[in-house]
Amino acid sequence: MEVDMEKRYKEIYQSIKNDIFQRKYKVGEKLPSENEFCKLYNASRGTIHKVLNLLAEEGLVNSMHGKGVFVLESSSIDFSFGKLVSFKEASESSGKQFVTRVEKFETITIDKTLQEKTGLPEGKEVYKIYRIRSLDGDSLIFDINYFLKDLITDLPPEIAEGSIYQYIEEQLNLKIGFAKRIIMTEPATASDKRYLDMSGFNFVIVVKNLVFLTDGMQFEYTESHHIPDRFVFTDFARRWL
Amino acid sequence: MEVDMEKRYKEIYQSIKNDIFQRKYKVGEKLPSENEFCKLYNASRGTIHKVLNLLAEEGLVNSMHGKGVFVLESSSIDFSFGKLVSFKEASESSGKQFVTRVEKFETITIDKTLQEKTGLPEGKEVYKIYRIRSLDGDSLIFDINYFLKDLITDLPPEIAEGSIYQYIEEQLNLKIGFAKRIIMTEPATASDKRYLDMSGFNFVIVVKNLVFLTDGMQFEYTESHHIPDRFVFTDFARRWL
DNA sequence: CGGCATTTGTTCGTATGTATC
DNA sequence: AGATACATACGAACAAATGCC
Repeated sequence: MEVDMEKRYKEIYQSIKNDIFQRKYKVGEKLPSENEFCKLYNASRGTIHKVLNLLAEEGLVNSMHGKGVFVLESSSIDFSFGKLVSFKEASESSGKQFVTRVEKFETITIDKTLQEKTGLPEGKEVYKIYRIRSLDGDSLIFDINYFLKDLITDLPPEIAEGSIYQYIEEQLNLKIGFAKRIIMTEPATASDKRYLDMSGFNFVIVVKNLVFLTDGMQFEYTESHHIPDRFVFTDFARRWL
Repeated sequence: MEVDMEKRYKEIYQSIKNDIFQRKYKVGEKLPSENEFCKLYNASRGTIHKVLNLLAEEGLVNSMHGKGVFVLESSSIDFSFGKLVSFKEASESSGKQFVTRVEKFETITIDKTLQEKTGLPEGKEVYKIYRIRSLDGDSLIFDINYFLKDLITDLPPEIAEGSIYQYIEEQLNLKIGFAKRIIMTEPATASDKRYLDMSGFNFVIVVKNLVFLTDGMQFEYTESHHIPDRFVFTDFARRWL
């Protein structure tokens, strides 16, 4: 019923985040104190504290005991890819235009070998999709997706050209919980050489993603093959013992 | 005064984390409810909730609204390198023996070019250190460190063979706040070819680390050059809008 | 189907501790 | 010493999802 019944702390989080991006709070500046935010948003200090912690984990601000909370630099520019975002979201937020071409869209069954490789349950049917991502005419990324048909039912092939995640969340109303990611290098396969502009390279950067719903069920395994030249991964980490 | 006055939530966090690694709470099992943990640790629900959230962010557990909190698999095996841990910590937790060889230890001044490359302030003096990390006799990683002399005072060269971070935290009593990390590939330099067993590869995986103290001052820039073959980076991400 | 207990998620108010100025 | 600001902790209440009867 209440569709836009948003949690208070999420509203405040978005609001402050927005103000940082809009340079209302400038880099290096001190944010209003927690107590001032309480009045501003008519919320308790606990809620404000929680919000500021979220912003700190994300690398947007740095809070200093006894002094205040300060805006960190470069928060807007380097799109934080260290989070779990889909390719489309990442490219949009960085303002660049990616083009997606679907090269394969078929249904296969997970056998023993694929089970070990993907983590998906043996015997289950999956969509296997090949997609090539291009930027300014250069084919940069070759994606191999496996989606469990049990969970991602009736995936229309034309969706694959857009955001499959948007379809999963908005149409199927499934909630993505967490993902494990592994980054490594592998020798370029015949497919890599066919689909990507390898220009001399004989290996690719492979990003393997195992994605799970909130109930802990894995619904996806994806390998993104990147041309070494153009691969960049950025991350923000906060130490904590 | 009170040296070992530990925060309650950190104690509980370590305790539960330990119990998970010790398999007291097994993979797939439901943890005691928050209210049960309250009695177990004589703490409030807020504190317990906070601890469980930390464990969830780390990828050790998955909490499900209305059902409980469940232990995720592979929590112990894959040493989570997605966090900000030093090389020594990571290798120790994975049970393998790394050997560090110091190839260079000198003091230089940050010029304009280095300032742009490292983010460290122009005109300041830094320790520049070359270190080669070997595992089972294979030279796998070539580290180039820059430490601000203003902050990391009197770094003894022999420390470089061990953990510089331990020295920074325990001897200098400085607190590390956060780090920005960038992973990319670059052509192998002459130094790379000299120090690493490149066996045919003509490029390296470069992990660039910019590390800051809690007060937001950057004190380090480090480039880790990895042999493509042996590079693996693992990560855990939780979706959150 | 409804009702009820259990469990996690969110929020508030309050108090105390600790760091900074 | 006092004021300000963030960090931790407790207790209470209600919301929301789940599961059982």
